[in-house]
Amino acid sequence: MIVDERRSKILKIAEELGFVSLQRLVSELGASESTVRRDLEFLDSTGHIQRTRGGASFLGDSQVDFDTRRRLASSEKQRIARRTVELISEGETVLLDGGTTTLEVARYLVGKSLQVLTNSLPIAALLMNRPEIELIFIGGYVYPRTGVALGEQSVEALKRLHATRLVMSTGGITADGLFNSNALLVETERQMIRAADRVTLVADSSKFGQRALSHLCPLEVVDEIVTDEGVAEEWWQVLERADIRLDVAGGTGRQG
Amino acid sequence: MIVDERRSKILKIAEELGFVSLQRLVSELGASESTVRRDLEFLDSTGHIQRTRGGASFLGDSQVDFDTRRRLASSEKQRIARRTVELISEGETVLLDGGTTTLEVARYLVGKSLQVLTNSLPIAALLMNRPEIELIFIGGYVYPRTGVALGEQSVEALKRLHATRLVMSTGGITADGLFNSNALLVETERQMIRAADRVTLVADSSKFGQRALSHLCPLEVVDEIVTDEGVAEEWWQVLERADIRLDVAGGTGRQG
DNA sequence: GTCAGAACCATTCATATTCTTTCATAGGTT
DNA sequence: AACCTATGAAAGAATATGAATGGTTCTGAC
Repeated sequence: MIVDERRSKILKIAEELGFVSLQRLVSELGASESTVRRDLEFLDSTGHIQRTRGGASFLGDSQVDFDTRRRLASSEKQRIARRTVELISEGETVLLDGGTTTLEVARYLVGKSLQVLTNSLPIAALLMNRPEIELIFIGGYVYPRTGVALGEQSVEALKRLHATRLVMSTGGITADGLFNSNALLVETERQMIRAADRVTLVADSSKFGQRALSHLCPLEVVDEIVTDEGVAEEWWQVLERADIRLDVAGGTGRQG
Repeated sequence: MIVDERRSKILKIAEELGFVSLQRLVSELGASESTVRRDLEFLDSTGHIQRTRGGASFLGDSQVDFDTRRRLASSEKQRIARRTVELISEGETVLLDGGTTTLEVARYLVGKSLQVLTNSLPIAALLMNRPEIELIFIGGYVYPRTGVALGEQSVEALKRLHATRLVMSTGGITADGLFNSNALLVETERQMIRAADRVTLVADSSKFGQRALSHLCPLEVVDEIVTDEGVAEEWWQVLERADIRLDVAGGTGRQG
């Protein structure tokens, strides 16, 4: 049997049962223990499953697109995304920044009547065919790998747009403000902030205390942060001083 | 068996099954392993399929518009696209219009060092990760289904850009000029024409004599038309009067 | 606690499969 | 003729596989 086909089957079984033992996979697939182990290792590294002693458990929701090998977002990111979408009302004009977390937000936007503005090619491709969403793409130089449009073109386009809310991601958060790793990106994001009434930052707890190459903006600019449960108490005060509402995306069954 | 024909068959089989093994293709097509491998390599580079060890999987990727991937490009369109790309030199700045034929052109652009400007989301998604291509997206209101950015935003963005060549599609060609079915689209295409030194029209022979809702431009604007063999002789004179070079993509599947 | 046995896992190695590269040939074009 | 492209065959490289080995973690009895 071909590698991808077998791995695909493993995912299918794992998704169905939630958890599979190694032995069961061995007998069901007709492959050796070694091979199955190697497959589990691979699928773990791509984030599709979580290896555990004696088998593996399936991660995340069911819409896994295995063929494209797109990395599955962590369950933290999914929870943050879900919570963020709850904050958005029908009819809003939402400006969506690039990034893996905002891509998850876009997934959950499906079904809501909205105007969506974005400079992210993956997000645009995702929302393109949704009749309930009016999509406006902010053009510019398309940065490889991430597929985000940046640069002067994007800044100029943003100057002529207005949104009720910006959903932004970041490379790091400190008391000094937000950071990101790319100067062009920061320039574009600054203009996004100007174009929006309200700034909602999506950031998992690992971003707190992180610093990156370029300073993006002071904390005060942000209206609310949606994050996960792992934010240390010391930050609460810092955020309160900056008048930022901290929204912790609830979640029980944490894996791993 | 003709090259194009065999590759079409591979695509057909791959689409039907989602995944095909190399061995199966070898026996089903009656070609050697080497040949099939070469075909798979080619179809991978054009973004139609994804090679994997032991075979290939069809890319029913969400990146490409649903409608366009429903009916795969006809071999006419593929030939037209291939011929068009032969006209484009390395280092050019190419402005690519939306449409199924121009999407095929984009597939064949892979591997050439170019600047590509486009307002088509499917084209951008295709070229996004190609390091040899500098991609600039022309933003605007994203028209559903086709995934093309249109409207004032796009027109304004185009005003600040310049390209050595526009590769354009059309809804119809008559002695009165070119036509397209959407007023917003026509407006954007007019600005594209202004932004480019040279206008290359890609149109299969069925477009000749067709008229559509909106008049786009007079014939004289076009510098050359790449088409297939089915263009009636009566058109030759018409095109000659408009000083348009007619480039017929050969039917044997041969390049050059 | 700690000891033995069992289950599970990482690593290594030989083998098998698949892939890439190279070369020679056939068939068509200039 | 020279030239180009497509093709198939074959050698060597790369990768996947299954079995074996030895190490680690779990379990239950003492």
